[in-house]
Amino acid sequence: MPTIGFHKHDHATCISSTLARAEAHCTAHSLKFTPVRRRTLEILLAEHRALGAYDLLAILSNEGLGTAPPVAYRALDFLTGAGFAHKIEGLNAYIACAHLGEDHAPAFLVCTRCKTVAEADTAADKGRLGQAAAATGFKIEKTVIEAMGICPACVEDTPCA
Amino acid sequence: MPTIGFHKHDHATCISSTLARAEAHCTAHSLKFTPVRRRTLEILLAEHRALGAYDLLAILSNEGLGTAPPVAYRALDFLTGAGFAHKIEGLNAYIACAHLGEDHAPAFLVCTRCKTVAEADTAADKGRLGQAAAATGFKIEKTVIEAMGICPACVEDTPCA
DNA sequence: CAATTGGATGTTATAACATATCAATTGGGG
DNA sequence: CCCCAATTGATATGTTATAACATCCAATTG
Repeated sequence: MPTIGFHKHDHATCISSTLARAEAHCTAHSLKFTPVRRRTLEILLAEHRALGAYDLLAILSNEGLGTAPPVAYRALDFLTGAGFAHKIEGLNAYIACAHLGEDHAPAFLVCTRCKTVAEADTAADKGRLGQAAAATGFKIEKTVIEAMGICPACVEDTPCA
Repeated sequence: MPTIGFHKHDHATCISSTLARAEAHCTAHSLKFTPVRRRTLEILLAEHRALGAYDLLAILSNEGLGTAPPVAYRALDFLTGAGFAHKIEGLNAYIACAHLGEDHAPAFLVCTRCKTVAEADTAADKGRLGQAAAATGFKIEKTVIEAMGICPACVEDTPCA
């Protein structure tokens, strides 16, 4: 059952519990959850929408955590590598993982207006792509599955859609 | 049944027939199939793999068809808008459509090594994304479905995978 | 045949996204 | 304590994409 996130929830709790899980994961796997990395994830969790690397960098920079692009990209590389965040290819932007800890092949509903993103799990078989790949001997390393569109809130706010 | 394209075929015929169909489509819809647009599609068809906008621009430039980035991006906008080409978001690159004329929601198997791309049609229901969208009131405008990996040919060529 | 008009192009500049490189630092294991 | 490896800091550059504005050209129409 896909878990969809266009609804209200207890944000402060969701942030702190996810950070705690991330911390635990790092401890368990001997990964370093450094201040920049931690803060980057915290920002993504707080925003709860896709942010560009330079948007993140601007925030980190304000807080004295680094000014040059590699700061943001290194943090994002770490977070995506650890499975704490995902890149939305259709936006060249990044979002906190909504299923931290579960090994998953994510799929997204992306609102192009407000950049809110809902994350769903894809089926284990990867659907038709998986069938097609199996039929031809193609070896899938990663899937990019994104639906770009307008979220319920933005649909209502649109004057003359 | 998905149509998968990691096999040999009569390339010259495939190019010319696709160009002819594109031309017919433009005539029917009062679109202008100008030299730059035509040549851009021809290049994509001939390469039969994903090309970056600046790769295309280099070729067009050599042929006196324009030197500035907008030349390539305008041609690509036209081709993607008309359904003659698709953007592969995972590569920031572009490919000729393999199902020109059929209204379709494409899915791709993308070889990250040789940039060869196989195009399959997605199911009409758009799978779990469609279900998720329907459940929440999300309005899908476009889907991005890409499997990044290694194609059969490159798997074999890999020395020590 | 002008005049109009709307899409297509030409051109310059810049915005936005991402990585290479190398030196300096830090923190844990031998 | 020293070494190794990972992280950070800093500068520069590479890559992808669009904004803005001028101009051209071909089809319509008066």
